[in-house]
Amino acid sequence: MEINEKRAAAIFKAFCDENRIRILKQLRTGEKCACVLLDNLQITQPTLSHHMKILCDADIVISRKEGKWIHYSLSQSGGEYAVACLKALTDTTLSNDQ
Amino acid sequence: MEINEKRAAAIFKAFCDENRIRILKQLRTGEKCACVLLDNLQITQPTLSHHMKILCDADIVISRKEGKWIHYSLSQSGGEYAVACLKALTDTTLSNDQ
DNA sequence: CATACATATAGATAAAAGTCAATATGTTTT
DNA sequence: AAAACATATTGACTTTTATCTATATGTATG
Repeated sequence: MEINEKRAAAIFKAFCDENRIRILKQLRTGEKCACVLLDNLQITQPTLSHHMKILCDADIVISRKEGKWIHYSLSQSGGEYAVACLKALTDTTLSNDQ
Repeated sequence: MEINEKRAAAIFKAFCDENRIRILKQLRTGEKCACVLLDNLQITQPTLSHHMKILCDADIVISRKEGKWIHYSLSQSGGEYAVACLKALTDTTLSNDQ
């Protein structure tokens, strides 16, 4: 697998904050409204908005607007791509192409 | 899978720097001496030392001392654990336990 | 044993990231 | 139309991170 350092770093950055991991854990059980996510975190609304932007920009999370609410869910393809990148970087069994 | 936010964030932090990804790419083809890694990067020796500490502390990389050289290699178990964490956080097919 | 070499540590600096309060934007409801 | 509500944006502040130079530590060699 071809790994672009910049792109890969941006993807993994999405996972390297404690609060974003808490957000992802909430989304594992299905789509959630921003207000629900916020209720279960110790951060302000603008901070949540900032984190959701990072997760969406990295294609880890998908947003769906419905009236004044925004519903977030895990992106299956984004998650699979992140896992594929991580596997490519850590696989010791086969010597990959650089 | 149980996910500890702090631990998971520390693991993914190991992957979210461009130069650390370049280091991992070098290690995919097998164990490398620090001096070899350094030759293929645009950073100083202390900076490489700093990155290797982060990778080793996160259990992604293993170090082996031999005389004045230190040889680094990918940790199979560390890589597998990181992949398992990432899968647990991104899997949309089954609704995991929180 | 003195010198050269490989790596680590300390300390300083600059850039990046997380956070908040204040405010803007857009949507629904009264 | 005005008020209430959900989310985004702005700007400031603080913490963390990446980087460097200088120096220390430990090992091999002449």
